[in-house]
Amino acid sequence: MSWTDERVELLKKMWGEGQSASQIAKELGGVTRNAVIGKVHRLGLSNRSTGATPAKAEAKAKPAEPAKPQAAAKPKAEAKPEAAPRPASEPKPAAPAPAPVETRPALPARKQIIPAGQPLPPQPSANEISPEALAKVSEVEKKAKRLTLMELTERTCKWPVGDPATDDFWFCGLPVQPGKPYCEAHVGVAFQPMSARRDRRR
DNA sequence: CCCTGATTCGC
DNA sequence: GCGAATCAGG
Repeated sequence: MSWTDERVELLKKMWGEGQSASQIAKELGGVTRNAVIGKVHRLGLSNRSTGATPAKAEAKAKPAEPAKPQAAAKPKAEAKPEAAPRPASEPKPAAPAPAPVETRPALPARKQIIPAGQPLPPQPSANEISPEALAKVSEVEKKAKRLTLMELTERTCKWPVGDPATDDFWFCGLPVQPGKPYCEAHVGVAFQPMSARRDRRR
């Protein structure tokens, strides 16, 4: 595989979005994360804010470096005068403010209805799950890796989010709970202590 | 352990 | 220019 314009484009885009090198590599295919990182550096787009290991590329002491001109600061005239903003923040589609958990009624009322306008997929329903757990879930979904089916591994949370029939579908992808298929938050709602299961009596 | 990015250096 | 190997941090 070679770095075609399109591939570089996608690389830039994803890197800009804060995607990790490995994720970008998976997306591109045919390259390893090393290749991606190498390219990123060659392209000059290195440090994003604080991803994981920033400080150290700068604090470099050159002991035996006589002269290192390295004329940086390229005037680089803007070839695109029109408005083509490069939002550092990804466009958040819709962020329906989740129900705050702050309110602590004396009596734990199990209301907390899932704000679904459409019938949800066979997702483990939230019947008798503690509002705590639910809140935690909606909270964690903000930090989800949003993996595709192919990106799931033995240790990525396989909790599905969204409607499989639409684009807005992905898997949590956060680190799983040891021995479980889901991350901590999702384990919380996935495995219920089997309670009211006796409606069906004969 | 699994993940991240950074750097080096032979190709 | 490329990227595996290696390094280093979380």
